[in-house]
Amino acid sequence: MSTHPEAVGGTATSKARLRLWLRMLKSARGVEAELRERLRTEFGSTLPRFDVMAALERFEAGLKMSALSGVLRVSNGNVTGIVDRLAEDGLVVRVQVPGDRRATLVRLTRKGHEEFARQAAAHERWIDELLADFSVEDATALAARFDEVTHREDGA
Amino acid sequence: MSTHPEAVGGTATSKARLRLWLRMLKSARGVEAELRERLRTEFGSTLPRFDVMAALERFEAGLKMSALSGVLRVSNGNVTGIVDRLAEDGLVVRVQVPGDRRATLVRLTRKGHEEFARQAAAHERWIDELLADFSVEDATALAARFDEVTHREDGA
DNA sequence: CAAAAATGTTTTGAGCTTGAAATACTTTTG
DNA sequence: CAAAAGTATTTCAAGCTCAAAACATTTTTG
Repeated sequence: MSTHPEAVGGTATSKARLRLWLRMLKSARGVEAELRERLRTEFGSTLPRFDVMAALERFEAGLKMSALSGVLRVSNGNVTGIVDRLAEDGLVVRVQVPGDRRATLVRLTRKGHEEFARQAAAHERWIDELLADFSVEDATALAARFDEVTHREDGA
Repeated sequence: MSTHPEAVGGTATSKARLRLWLRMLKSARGVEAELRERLRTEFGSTLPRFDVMAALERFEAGLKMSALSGVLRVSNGNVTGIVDRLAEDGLVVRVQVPGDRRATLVRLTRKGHEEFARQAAAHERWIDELLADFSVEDATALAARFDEVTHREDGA
């Protein structure tokens, strides 16, 4: 028991960081909720589906399920269901990997490419609108800042 | 069809904002995943439960279900299940609102207060650690920045 | 005051998420 | 080469999430 204000509830520094975190979380959740809503109403899709398609767009040659879950940083079992549903809609295909009967490669179909292109363009416009408060300079500087944090957290 | 690089895939500005968003999302998700993991292993709890308890701690007099879902910005039905489980564990109670048989007030029990105090202290230490890259000045400035964004999104 | 509108909550159905267990196949090793 | 270890994926159970529908109760209004 000291007479310092930091004695209960952490230091002044930890308080400032906590405030930052709460604001950051609120912002991120707000933007995310808006994206989710627009994907739902305008494309009948979801953020996880969009994320999977974005990853597959980047890796034209296709990705193994495990690689996909690695890139997206979500659990293995999670990806199974999302890919199942994308496959039902004809947006992705599972291809057997020759020489390893355990693995399958997931790839965007032509329909998947086309659909993703439409969604990605809209997605970029939405972000431009939602983050309109940030100038190019601010955005660039801030992005660099976050990179540090990310690299700190995990061994990325 | 112009010869400008912006013709396909948005403007330079929208690209910078998109990059910012992707970094921001990655950081927030990284911190969130770490918090979730620690709440799970060290307290056998979850982030949504922590959020509900934090809201109830702030409103000592208790909150109606609808107020709770308003404060937390999650759907009504969502809160029902979380409160159900917190009640099973004896951390919150539902109290009938006199004069309105539709509504119930949710309040932390003494056990709930004590448990939340322990978790909140740990939570603050974790954030201090995870956001150690940000000085107090940076954190404060950045928090203010995010406030703008948040106020822009919704009419908060 | 009875019908209609509004308010407060829970239920429902579909999808996302995790960690852990189960399955299936491949590679290593004794 | 068979057992053991390792790798790739799916299944499972529990919980979170939403929007929409269902219920219950209160308030408003014709």
